[in-house]
Amino acid sequence: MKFTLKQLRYFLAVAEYGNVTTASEHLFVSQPAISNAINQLEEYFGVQLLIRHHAKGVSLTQAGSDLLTEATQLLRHAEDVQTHIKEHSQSLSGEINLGCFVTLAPLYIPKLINQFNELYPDVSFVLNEGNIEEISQSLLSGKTELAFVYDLGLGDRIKIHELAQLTPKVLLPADHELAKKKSLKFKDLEHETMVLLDLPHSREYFQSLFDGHGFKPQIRHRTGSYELVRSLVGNGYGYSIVNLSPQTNICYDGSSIVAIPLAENARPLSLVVARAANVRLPKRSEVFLEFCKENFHA
Amino acid sequence: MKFTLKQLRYFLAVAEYGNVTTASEHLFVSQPAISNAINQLEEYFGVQLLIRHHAKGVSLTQAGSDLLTEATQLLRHAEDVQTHIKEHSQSLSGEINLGCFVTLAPLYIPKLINQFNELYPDVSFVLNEGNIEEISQSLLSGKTELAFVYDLGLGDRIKIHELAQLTPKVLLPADHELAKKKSLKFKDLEHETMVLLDLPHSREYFQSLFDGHGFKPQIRHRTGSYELVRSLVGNGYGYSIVNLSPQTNICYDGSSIVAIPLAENARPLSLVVARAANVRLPKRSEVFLEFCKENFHA
DNA sequence: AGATTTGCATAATAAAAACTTATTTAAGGT
DNA sequence: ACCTTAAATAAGTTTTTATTATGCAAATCT
Repeated sequence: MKFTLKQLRYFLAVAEYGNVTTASEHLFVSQPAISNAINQLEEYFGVQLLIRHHAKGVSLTQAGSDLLTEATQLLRHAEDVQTHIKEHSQSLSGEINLGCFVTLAPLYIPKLINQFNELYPDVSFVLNEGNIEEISQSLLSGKTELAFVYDLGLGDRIKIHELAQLTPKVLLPADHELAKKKSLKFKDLEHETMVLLDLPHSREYFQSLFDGHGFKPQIRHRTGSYELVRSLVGNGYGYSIVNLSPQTNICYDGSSIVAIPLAENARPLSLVVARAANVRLPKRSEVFLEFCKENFHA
Repeated sequence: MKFTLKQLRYFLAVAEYGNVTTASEHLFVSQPAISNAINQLEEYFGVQLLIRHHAKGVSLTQAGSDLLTEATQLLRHAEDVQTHIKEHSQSLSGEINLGCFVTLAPLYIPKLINQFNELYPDVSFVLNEGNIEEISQSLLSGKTELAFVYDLGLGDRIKIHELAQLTPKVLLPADHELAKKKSLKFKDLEHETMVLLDLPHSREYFQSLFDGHGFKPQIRHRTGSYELVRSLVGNGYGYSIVNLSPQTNICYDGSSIVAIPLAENARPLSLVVARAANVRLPKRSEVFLEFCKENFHA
């Protein structure tokens, strides 16, 4: 048997009032409840804690006043744990572990968390980039609480909040003959080669676009790197289809590209904030989620 | 409602094994017992602590790993309290609060506690001198655990262990004409004046000596100070009756006195170690009490 | 000194909490 | 799809804790 915090609370009250009955009244319990608790402490520690003066309350033995000191500290520690945990989850401070789909990260995250930090400067972010599979895992395992990701194959254990719908665009070298057109049809691309952004789920999404219009692309290169896709296109390896358009048309290697909307009514991709369905969010994450819903602009 | 240490212990085990069932087996309780405890913690803190992966155990949320840290510390603190209290009362170290009748203190205490400290160097003493009334109160209130005192009017709530019987002696100036005798009768003192050691209970004791032999002393001075009695006698103010005889015949003021046994069969005083009947002694005090019984020589 | 009051202990009982077994439900693996 | 793993839930039991009523020792009052 071990002692309990409640027993110590009872003992402290008795020590404070020097009187079991008075202590019991202050604690709103019966007098024998206190007597019992203290007997248990005495038995447990193998020490006499109180001297009972029949008509004049009780006083502490040496061991009793030792325990008084120790118990006071322990109970304060317990209080600290309580407030620490409660505050830490209820307060608008601490870290938010944020997942982010690789291609989305640089485009939206910096601005968004900067704006958020203007309102809540004590919240900091830990960013975890990854593909949809990895992000999904991180959410389910609790490694991240929220994630920016496309709504592609996330499964029903992940809840989503849509921020924007991103329509697919054709990426072409700036000097390509089709680059001047306002919009493009799949038919226009029939004889061109393609560079495919080859990531889990993205893959299948692009395929579904082509299938929906009976189009068969001539895929020349595949890569999982969004920036490499842009550079390949910029260097004339063909066109590509993407849903994101950075603010610049210059690729890392200096080549230029353009993004032209598809004339066809192609299924857009949903950009969402995702969270695990079975995880209750701490306050800061809840607030951040609301902030994203209200303040996100694609 | 507040959290309990047991709940934290359960939580710690779950965090350690990442698995409620495994934790329950290590703790020798059923799986629902653990589940329950953790639900209670979650409800109490208003935070989700675990993410349940139905067929793959559990993992900690951010708040969960916060609590892991805090709970570990708190439980260690609780362990410390336990060992501290237990050791402190069971071990042969710490302080003994020792009461001592004023006149006895300088004569016996220093030697005794020195000898005791040779065996148990980690025990220290806090000495409380006082008259019998005060010593009795200190024992009953728990201020002192043991006391050196005469067995005079201690009452039945104090238990005693006799160390020695001290027979009364006549104190005379060294140059007094009676000072050369081997022993004295009350009749020899008939025409002398007396200095009375006037302390609670001592008073009544001396009176009973005189009454027992139909003797009426001519009391010239009364004082509660033993040393003053000796000096008064040394300066020729009369004789006195005492039970203690220091190793020196020189008084504080340089005058000389002698102590001569009473020829009459006078009731001796019991020098005892006293303790409150209703107080269980800590180990160190018990050992010291035994030590006194065995090693005290008057 | 006897009577009254104060205040802790004890006993019997009631209430609440904790735990157990059995069953259900949700994932994961094959 | 089916089997396995593991947590949640439900129902019932045990254990713990608390309550009321009473006893008893010491202090205080008359």
